[in-house]
Amino acid sequence: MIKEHFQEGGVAMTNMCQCGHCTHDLCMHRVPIFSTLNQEEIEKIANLIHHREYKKGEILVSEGEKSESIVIMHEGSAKAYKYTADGREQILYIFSEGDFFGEQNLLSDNTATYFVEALQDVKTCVLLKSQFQQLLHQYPEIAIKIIDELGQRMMRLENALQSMGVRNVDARLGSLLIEFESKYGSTVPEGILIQLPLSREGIANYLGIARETVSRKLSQLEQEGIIRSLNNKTILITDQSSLKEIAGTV
Amino acid sequence: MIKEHFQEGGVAMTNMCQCGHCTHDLCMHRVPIFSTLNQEEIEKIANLIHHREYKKGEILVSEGEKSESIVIMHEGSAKAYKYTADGREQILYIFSEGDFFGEQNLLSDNTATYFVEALQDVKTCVLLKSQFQQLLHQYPEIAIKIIDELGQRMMRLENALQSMGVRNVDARLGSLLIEFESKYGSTVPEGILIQLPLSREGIANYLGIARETVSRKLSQLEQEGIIRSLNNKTILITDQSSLKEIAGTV
DNA sequence: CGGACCATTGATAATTGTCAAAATTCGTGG
DNA sequence: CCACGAATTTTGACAATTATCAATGGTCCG
Repeated sequence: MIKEHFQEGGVAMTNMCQCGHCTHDLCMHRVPIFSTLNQEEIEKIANLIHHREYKKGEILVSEGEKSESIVIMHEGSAKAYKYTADGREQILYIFSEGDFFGEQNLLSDNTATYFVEALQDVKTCVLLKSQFQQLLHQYPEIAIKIIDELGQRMMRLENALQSMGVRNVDARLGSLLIEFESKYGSTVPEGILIQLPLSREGIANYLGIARETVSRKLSQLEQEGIIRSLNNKTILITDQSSLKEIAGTV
Repeated sequence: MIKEHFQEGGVAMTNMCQCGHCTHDLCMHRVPIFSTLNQEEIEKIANLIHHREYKKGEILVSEGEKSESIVIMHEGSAKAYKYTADGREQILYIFSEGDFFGEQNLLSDNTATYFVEALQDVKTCVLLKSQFQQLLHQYPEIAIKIIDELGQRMMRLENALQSMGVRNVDARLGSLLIEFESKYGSTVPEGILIQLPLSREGIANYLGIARETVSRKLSQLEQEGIIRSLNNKTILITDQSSLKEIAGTV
């Protein structure tokens, strides 16, 4: 079930968000694209935003759906995916706190080009495209920030494409683990602990390989003493340098 | 050899470009991102632009190089690529007339993330990032255009990633041919004639497969009567619906 | 504790990569 | 315009890798 929390503008409300889900630190302050704004500007925008919550497994956006708003991830993570011609799910992105999506076709009010599904319970901040466009006219710095952010996301996509081009599957899996290290890893005495955002099948759908192959390759890495699988969603990297070598990151 | 054509601003020059390479139609008018500007604004910007020419095979940008300008393709086409961990060339984009690149890290003056090499003789229009940033502040519509343009490019990348995820190589090659149809194809009585921008090896490096496999698959398509290979760089699509079926585009 | 879901392992088939050789195409210069 | 050499492409044979199918084993949650 999806709850909505609109900001009831007006009345005796201060510009503080009263919805109980976002105090001033949340949302706006966590999103890089708003970082150049001052407090007053932030408060002005905060009034345009409303909030949504989703449970794990729920769909935030469906491909083909009319896309009228920009969605900013506030809590939890979600996967963006399309179906390939042969019916498999191809994961394109994993969105975490601070990421946003829906900015495609900012001008033409087109339809969504992929599905977005909650990997855990998720909270989002939503802003209508039309209002967002006005914002960009008002604050060109936001536009520049967005161009920058999009540039970075493109770099990630380009890297993903580069990895997909590697014929060696071991290297691709290695790269993924290294990517996850920085995003979902924490350093512990024994190595780096990764809380995987995806199941084995999810990893397979990210890399474009069969889930059995993921299992086999992870087992192999474990036998070689490079990782340790603590449970289905937790992996310990014990030999980072070997992993990097396998990934070809040198 | 690389020739440079700077616009010598000042003196008794009108705002018309005098370099002999761009009359007013060229460059500015062909680039979608400037389409919202009026003539006067366009002329103002035209003065900031300078031009470059490259011969087929020359490198426009090297990975790691400092990237201080936005490059707009004016004539010819170029491939953008990175090297994969296993040493292969992975093509990311094919830039044609009107496309631009170098917009990554508009804020942070970072280094280029891929190589760009001329596939034919190429002419470009170049604009310093710093000047470009000022432009964005002056004309927020340009920024919005760019966000839109980047959104579209991301869609292409996402589609490419989606294709790479297809395990079926036939479908991937089919998708590529269909993509080329719209960009490099012309309709003739016998079907659709495609002037390939890439060699077999180039196609292989785009799809992340071996060049021998490209040959084999194309031969197969020819035997099935779906395409006809007129020469190394020209293909005639004789049965488009079958091709779409193979590609899974239905 | 039980059941549903997820992950692993094994055996086999299909696909593609690799290496090597032959054929074709392309561009240049006579 | 033709001929030559270089570059590219095609084809063949074989090896390596991964997908697929099927069965077993584990894990998580109520």
